[in-house]
Amino acid sequence: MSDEMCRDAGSALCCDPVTDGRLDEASAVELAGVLKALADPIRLQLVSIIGAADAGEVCACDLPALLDRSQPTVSHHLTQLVRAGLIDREQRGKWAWFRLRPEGFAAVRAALGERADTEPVDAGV
Amino acid sequence: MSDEMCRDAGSALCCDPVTDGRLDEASAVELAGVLKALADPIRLQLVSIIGAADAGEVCACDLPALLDRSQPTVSHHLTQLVRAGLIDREQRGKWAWFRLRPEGFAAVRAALGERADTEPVDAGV
DNA sequence: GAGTTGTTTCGACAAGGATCGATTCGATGT
DNA sequence: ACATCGAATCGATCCTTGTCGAAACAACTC
Repeated sequence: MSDEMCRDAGSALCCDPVTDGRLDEASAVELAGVLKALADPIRLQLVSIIGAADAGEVCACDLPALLDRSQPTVSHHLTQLVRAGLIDREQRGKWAWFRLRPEGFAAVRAALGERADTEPVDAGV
Repeated sequence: MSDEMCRDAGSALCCDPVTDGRLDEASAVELAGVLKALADPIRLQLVSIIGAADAGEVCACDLPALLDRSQPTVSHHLTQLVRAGLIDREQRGKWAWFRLRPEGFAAVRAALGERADTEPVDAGV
């Protein structure tokens, strides 16, 4: 799914905010899949760690210690994020490196309705 | 949580995009809770139905038929959305009416990093 | 090729969540 | 008060998911 995510105009991850018209079941399932990938404390911390990393990328080898979870568990969560199109994986020699996929996050924000419905919340940074 | 959501500056739902710095566990759990509330096809459809409704609000009595789910099931999902601060409930006479809480959605978008990291995805509408 | 190290897959278990029927609760009207 | 109708709660069931140890896989080194 990660690749053809924003190709067809019918996709829930393109262009039509959820709050703006009735969502058909297929689109709802698709968008729910991506949100489910984000809806976990460990995976949110993974995203924040990767996003805050020096070169924008992180070696998988450091993550179990940072998150206090076993290495298989961390691998499981990373796989979920890759499947959802939120991070990219690159094998470099022995190690696997991960970096964010900003398009994935932008698509989710858009689906959640990127409009001026309220006074814009300060986006930090 | 719905009420004091954006009071304290430490909250994950205020101002600091997830992708921008290491998230502490408490904030991660909090944000994950809101995302979990959204990460379900039925609840996404509920949100889209409410958002697309004429006066911006919907009577609970219509929802089981629209979603082809039992009345207790729909009630369960509505409760989840209210708890997450994404919709508001108002009892008017015999019926319960629901409307979106735009601040809730704005907070989630902000937490997901409301920046120009990529070419802005067309937000529809 | 054999050994070493980093990572994913597998198998199992526990916890969480979606669903529905039945019941209870609340509000209205007679 | 009583009957009625809409909505939430309860109890039970089934499915999904987070977790870890063990095993399998991949890449580098000697």
